Amino acid sequence: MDGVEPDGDRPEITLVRWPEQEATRTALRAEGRPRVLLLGPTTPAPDPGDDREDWVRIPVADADLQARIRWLAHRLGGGGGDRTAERPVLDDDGLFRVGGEWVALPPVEHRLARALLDRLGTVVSRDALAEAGWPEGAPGRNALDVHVLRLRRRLAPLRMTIHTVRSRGYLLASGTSRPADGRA
Amino acid sequence: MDGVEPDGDRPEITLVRWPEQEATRTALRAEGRPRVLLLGPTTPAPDPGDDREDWVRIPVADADLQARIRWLAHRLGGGGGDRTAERPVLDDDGLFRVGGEWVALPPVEHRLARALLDRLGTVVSRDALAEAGWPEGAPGRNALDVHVLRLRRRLAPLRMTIHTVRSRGYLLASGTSRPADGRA
DNA sequence: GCGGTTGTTTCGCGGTCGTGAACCGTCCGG
DNA sequence: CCGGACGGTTCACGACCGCGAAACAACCGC
Repeated sequence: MDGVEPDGDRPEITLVRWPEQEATRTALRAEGRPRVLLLGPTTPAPDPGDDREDWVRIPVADADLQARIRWLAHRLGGGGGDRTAERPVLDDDGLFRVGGEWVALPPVEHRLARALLDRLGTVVSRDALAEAGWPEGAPGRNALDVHVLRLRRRLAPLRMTIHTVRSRGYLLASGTSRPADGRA
Repeated sequence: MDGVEPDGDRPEITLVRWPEQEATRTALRAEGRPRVLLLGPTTPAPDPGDDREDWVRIPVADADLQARIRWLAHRLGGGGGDRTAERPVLDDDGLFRVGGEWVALPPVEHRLARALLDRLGTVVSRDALAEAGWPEGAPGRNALDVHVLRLRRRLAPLRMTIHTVRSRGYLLASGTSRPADGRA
């Protein structure tokens, strides 16, 4: 769906034919800007450059090139210092926006999302969530679980993930910043 | 199993056919070990994984595969330089954070991690650890060993290592600072 | 009335935690 | 030099329980 056009302000990745555009490459490297080198079929692979660089051999399927770009962007966003992460926004009309996309949230999920977003990247306890979702008193115990589940499904297309921290609570994070263990 | 392991240089990079060996991939990721995925001609490119992973599409010229391995090894081996200074943080919600990554710790391991982190880089005795883990009295003798093992496994993806100092105790250190002898 | 929202019940997967036991390297006494 | 004690690692197992997820039944608004 979202091919690849980063409509937000992601780090801009430049495509460079190599070695023809070696000058461009060194210029981009000097500015610390990420880039992907496009090598001809017979060009030997370049020596490892800095960590803001990647390469592909052309001809290449467009999907593969886009994947390379995503991986490079992900490495920069996840590990580097200058994260230009797109901040998700929740407006008062029940719209959850991130990147150019958005979803509409029903009242309960809107309040839950507000609580999670206010503590983006940190743990929100179940009690705090219940308090946020039902200020006048919570319904049954499982209502929260179900609404978290539904909110999860609704936020999935926006690549936002609600992680559960067992016996502690929940944590909202961008899909690109994941826990270190190997779980989807 | 089928993963190819080039013997020789330090950062052991494993080749994994994907998605056939997805289990192997997640296992390696959980251990924090670098890997290169080998995709068939028609396999869609995987979503960005952690920064210890790369991929190529087979068939691939051996020189290109070796280049991918070199690039990955280069990224891991101090090429970037900005990630060695990351200091681990243990918040009160059971989250152990270092670099952009984190893992959630269950209660017992959370208390053990607290004790180890308070003495980061120095030895913590078994008794002190047991006291930290079970303030109201320790269960069987073996419980501590098992929990240290589990904590070890959980921190591995963050490249944090618990070294054992025989008959003295345990020592938590960043995975990049290892003892002079062979053992990891 | 219809589609979307909300809450409940129910089932069961999987994480947590303790125990027992097999295994291994090191140190020490005979 | 050998055998055993010791300290530590790792796996397997069972009990417990938090949470996920489906299925179902009101309920509300346009």
